[in-house]
Amino acid sequence: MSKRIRQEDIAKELGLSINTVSLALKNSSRINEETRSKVQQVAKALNYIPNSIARSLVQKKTDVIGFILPKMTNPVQIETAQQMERKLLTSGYNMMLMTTDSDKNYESQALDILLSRQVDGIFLFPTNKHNQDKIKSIRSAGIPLVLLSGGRYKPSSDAVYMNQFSGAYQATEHLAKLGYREIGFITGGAANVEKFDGYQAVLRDRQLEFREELVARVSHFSYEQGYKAASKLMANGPVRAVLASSDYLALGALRWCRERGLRVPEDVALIGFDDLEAAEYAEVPLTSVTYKGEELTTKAVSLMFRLIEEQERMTSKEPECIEINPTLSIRKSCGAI
Amino acid sequence: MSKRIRQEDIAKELGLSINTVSLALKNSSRINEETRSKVQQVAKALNYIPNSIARSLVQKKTDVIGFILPKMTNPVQIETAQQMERKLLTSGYNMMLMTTDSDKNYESQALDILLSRQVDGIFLFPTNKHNQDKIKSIRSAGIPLVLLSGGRYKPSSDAVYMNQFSGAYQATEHLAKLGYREIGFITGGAANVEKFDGYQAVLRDRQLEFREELVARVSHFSYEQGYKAASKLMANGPVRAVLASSDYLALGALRWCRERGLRVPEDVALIGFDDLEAAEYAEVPLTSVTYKGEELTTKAVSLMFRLIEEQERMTSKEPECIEINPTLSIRKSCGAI
DNA sequence: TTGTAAGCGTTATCAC
DNA sequence: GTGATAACGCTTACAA
Repeated sequence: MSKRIRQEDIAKELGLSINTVSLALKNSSRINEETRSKVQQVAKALNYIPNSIARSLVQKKTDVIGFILPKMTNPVQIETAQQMERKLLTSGYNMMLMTTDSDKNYESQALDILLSRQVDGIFLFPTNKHNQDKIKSIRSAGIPLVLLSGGRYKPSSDAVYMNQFSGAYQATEHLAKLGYREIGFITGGAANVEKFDGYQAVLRDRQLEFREELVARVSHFSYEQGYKAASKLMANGPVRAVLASSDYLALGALRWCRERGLRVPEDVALIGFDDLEAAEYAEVPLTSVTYKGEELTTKAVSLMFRLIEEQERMTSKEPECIEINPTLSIRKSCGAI
Repeated sequence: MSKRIRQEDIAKELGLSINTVSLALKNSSRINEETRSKVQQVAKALNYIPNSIARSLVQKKTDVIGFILPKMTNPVQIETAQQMERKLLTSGYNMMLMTTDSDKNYESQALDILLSRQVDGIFLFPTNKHNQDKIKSIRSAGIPLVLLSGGRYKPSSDAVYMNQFSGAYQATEHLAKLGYREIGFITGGAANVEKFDGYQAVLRDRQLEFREELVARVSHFSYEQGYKAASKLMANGPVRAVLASSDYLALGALRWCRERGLRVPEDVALIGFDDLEAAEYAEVPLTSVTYKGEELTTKAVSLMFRLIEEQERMTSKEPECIEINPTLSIRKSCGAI
């Protein structure tokens, strides 16, 4: 293993000081044109790779942004991460990705690790609200922390998120308008309070009865869980309309219906969340709640950059919340077409 | 923004030297039990967070592993990343994730960035074989680089991968055994040479004619591309059997068939790759090539750790290749059931 | 058991 | 324009 080349090696090679090399490498105008190009030439020849760890130490800046999410297998969240990664890269930042498996302690651990690694900022898809204190203390320590969820409760830090309440409201409302008075709901539990609230709000606003047996709770978003939820929900005969808090859940339910000979949408109307490609291509194209992912990631990244710039002023201000409004992508499964 | 606490702050607080604090924090037995606990108490009280950048600089080790893949939205690859992230974390490593968008130059840039960040190792899902020289030079510089693809060509670095040739061979063979003599193939292009080879090998072995019009090439793995590929493939009447190099492609083709009134598997037999949950839950459950993801990630991670330990010996050895063998998950879509 | 001093590879400050 | 020198926060000899 050939030892790594340092600026010192280049300096020795040319009989210059380390300082000159350092400046020349960043094209400082303070260094003579000729010296500059000589330095850069030798750097290339020796295959010099700058050590960004050393750089980070002195500059107190790593150009790394942490990104915490429950599971990389969640298509919406990983798509968000993907878009942000490219946007951050454009500005010279890289991303450290960590998952929590929806576990409060893992989330806390992930935050600690990222802080220890001196990241310049953190994006967090929180698993629940249990780490609020830690989140607040990170914010008040001046580390930009942007939450990727939020809603009607007071946010513990700056946040950019899709308004899930509104999404669920619109979807439920849509079903109600189509005449359904009995609407089932498949929910992912604690992480879906907002959606659940939206669903209930419609029931209240339209004075429809809320019935616990119309709610199925699942542990995570998968076809399998949706299938099981449907079987539970429809144990005593079909529920004529169902809102699922993810497309996968809806598609699992769709399969259950198919196997029982229930037609969608004739016998059961179905709406999902996230508008995945799978929704569009399903055997019965799925109506789904959707939003502009690009808009969210663009706003999230620019909020992050602003926070990084204003680091000290940030702490004193109220957390900033940016909401993205969803719309309904109407297809065949809800029976409106 | 409250200044960050350093070991020096703890030392001053207790009238100790920085060194003592450093040792006490890592529970060194050289430090008096009492001092140790006092130090740790104060550390906790001041909310001390170790600066791992400084640590990395002196130890010449970052405990960060780079992970490069084309797109985070590829479910197989991101699942691999997810599993590895958790395994690495168990051993104190974190992951820096970068994407290449299947672009040679982005891949090269990502490698440079990771090297500059002094990562202890790199996992790479290569986009193609164009960066082979760079890959070789990284290996010979003693940086562990584990490729997550490979096959019948000589690998430029250590590698752990699913044997795609064998997967395609098994799938094609399966269709051939069912009596199909005209088998279509939907391929993702350069990234799928191995699969394509496997497909062709069966044709050769069984003396079936290879026909270019039975091959559809797509730009990426999506339902939409599969849909288009099917329409191209079947422009002059249905092809009775089709192997797609991803489940998404197969499911897109499935939709095309449904829309034209072609039944699967009666009119068209279909096989996909990757055995995603979507394959199992499709309207016609999809036969698919599958493999043990856990086995692959476990082997990849332990190979990485071994390479990190043997760093200097590594360079001289031949690259190590670990192949995982796929199997066929047979469901309704191929007509064998 | 604890302290002193050197060093990791950069950047930043200030002379010359 | 270029070069000393200090600093970043930690670890690791080695000394006391």
